Amino acid sequence: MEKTFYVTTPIYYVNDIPHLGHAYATLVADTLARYHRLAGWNTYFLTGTDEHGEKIWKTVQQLGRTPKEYVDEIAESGFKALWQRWGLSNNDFIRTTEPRHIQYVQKILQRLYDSGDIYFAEYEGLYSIGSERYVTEKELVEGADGIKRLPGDRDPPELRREANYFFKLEKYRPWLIEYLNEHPNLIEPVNYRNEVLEMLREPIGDLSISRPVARLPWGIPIPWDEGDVTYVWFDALLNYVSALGGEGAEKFNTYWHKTWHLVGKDILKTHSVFWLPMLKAAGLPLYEKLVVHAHILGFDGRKMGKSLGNAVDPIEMESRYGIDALRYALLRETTFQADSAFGEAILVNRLNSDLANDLGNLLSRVMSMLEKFTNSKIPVCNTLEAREESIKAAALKLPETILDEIRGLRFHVAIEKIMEFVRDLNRYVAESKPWDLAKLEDKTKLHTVLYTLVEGIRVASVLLEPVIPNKAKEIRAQLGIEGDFVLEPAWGLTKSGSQVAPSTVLFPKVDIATLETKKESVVTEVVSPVVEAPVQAFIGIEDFAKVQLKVAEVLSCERVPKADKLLNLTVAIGDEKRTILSGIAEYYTAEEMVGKRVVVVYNLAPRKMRGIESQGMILAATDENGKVVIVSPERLIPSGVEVR
RNA sequence: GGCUAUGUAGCUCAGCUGGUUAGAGCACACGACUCAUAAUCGUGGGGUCGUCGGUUCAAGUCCGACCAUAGCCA
Repeated sequence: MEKTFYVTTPIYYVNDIPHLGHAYATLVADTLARYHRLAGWNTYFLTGTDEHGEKIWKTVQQLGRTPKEYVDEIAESGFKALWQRWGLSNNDFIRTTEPRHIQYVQKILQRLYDSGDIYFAEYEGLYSIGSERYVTEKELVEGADGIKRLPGDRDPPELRREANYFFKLEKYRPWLIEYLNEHPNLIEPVNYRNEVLEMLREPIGDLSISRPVARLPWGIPIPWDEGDVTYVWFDALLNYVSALGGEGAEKFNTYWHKTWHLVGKDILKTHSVFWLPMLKAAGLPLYEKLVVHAHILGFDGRKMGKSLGNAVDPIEMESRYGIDALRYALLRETTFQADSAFGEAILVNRLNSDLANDLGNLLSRVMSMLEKFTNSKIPVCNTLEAREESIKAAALKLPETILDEIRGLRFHVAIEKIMEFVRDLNRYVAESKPWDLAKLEDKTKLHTVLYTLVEGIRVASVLLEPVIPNKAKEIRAQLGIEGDFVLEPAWGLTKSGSQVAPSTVLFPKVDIATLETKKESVVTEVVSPVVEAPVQAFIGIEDFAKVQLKVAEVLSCERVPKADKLLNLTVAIGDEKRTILSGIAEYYTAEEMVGKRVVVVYNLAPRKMRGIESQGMILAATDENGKVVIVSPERLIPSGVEVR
């Protein structure tokens, strides 16, 4: 029996350009798909865009554009292009405005209408356009302007009285509760399953599934009634099936019963309470699993927000550090059960310590030894002793362990277990000292050690391939190992005698100092009154009072060796002398800094950079060309005085 | 207010069905090595496993109460 796997991401609403939430879900799904493919499963991976609904209609009205050209742009050059640029492995990309989807939605609507699960009724209530649903009075919160609206919405809900078609959702509630109880693993992690059961304890009502064309012309027409279009959620959920061609299609028969839907916790309800009864009513088999992930928070552990300045732009991260590092850091740092913090510093830490120091450097040192000791040829492997056997045993056991962890949604644990293996290879180098073995007349042990290292790295590259697909291949390319591998217990697949490629740095380390520079300029923007901030979060005077600013005089200054941006300044603050590092070497020479009066953050926590402790920070602004300019007192005043 | 999840070293987390002195990574200190991307390897400091009580020969691991945090619901 062939193992099959079908994984979907949510289809993304085209009212927004791709952000970290989209990127995360898609990268997780991609990794899940890649692990299954690598393990030999017949795998299908779907993503796409959700393009109907009132919010889009309103947006295009405001922009004066046609909905078609607007959704085309965001779907094609926004989402689809980004996933392509990142080399994601999706087998298909569905758009809900495609004929194949529209036809399928209409087919299902007609089926439910014919079977009596859809009826027509009048309804009055408060409708939120922002959330595309009716809301209750209790959900509303009064804003600063005294107007009540749904939290997160810009506009208050409208009172609407209209006739809609309804899906008999409530009738399926007892069945759904029973089904969830019979299938404890249907929704994972468990806390989300419990949440759904909680929702089902009280009546859920029927689901409005249409809107009058008169008000909303942008949607899939109800097949039997020209006066209405389909409610966007009802339309959108069906993408998972329509993309497979619907019942009877080959892809549907192959994949549908092995479906894993990956969704964020914010859309848990639609994918459980709505979607399961819809499938049941349509006579379709239910999905195998609903995988619910938590959200990613800013680096400070707070919800990401533009006004908080802690939002992380995935496109920027990718362009700065590469897709493999972004994937690795995201998957290593997040858990599904609870929200996780993420940011540039976290990414760089992982990149430097795990990818550069542990993995990249391991490859680098082994490559170098091959060049020096074996003429860049993979040596023959002789008798394995206990130490080599232990490495081999770990390599043989890992594939199964890792696939288990991945299917159990413990990405961070899986990655850590692979890195444990990588670290053991580094330990093995230190223990076996190939540079000493190379001095011996008899090279058999040297060859065995080097072969074991190469083969160990090969195994690690396979285990990590779904996480860092490009770099995994690059590792093997450098070692001269050709061909594709399968996630299975295997040892000794590297061919002896083959030639190794020239060595290049796999993951260049990122200089923390360059990061510090950026942080400084960020802080500068908050302090400087020159910067106009469109969405500025205000702080009270008591917050500002926490920052102690003082005038300092630069006594001496020198460049920090091996850092192209850092200056090491000794400053006088009154009678006190301090050492401060500043990332301004590209804009100021050490000589010209001496004697300058500058403003320093006096009570900033000390921080070590390049082995030197920096006891404060010099304020500077960045001009329109990105040039850094020091902030100085307007006329000469003694050092040590406080800046207020 | 109700429900659920979480609460283990400074930080991020692992500890399956209860069983010897509670682990890893990062950070920190010291030492070793030179093949390597100032990388690596070793050693060390640091934890009343949220609190209290219970079951048991034995509990981080089971039960109860409480506290804290988060989410969902109202």
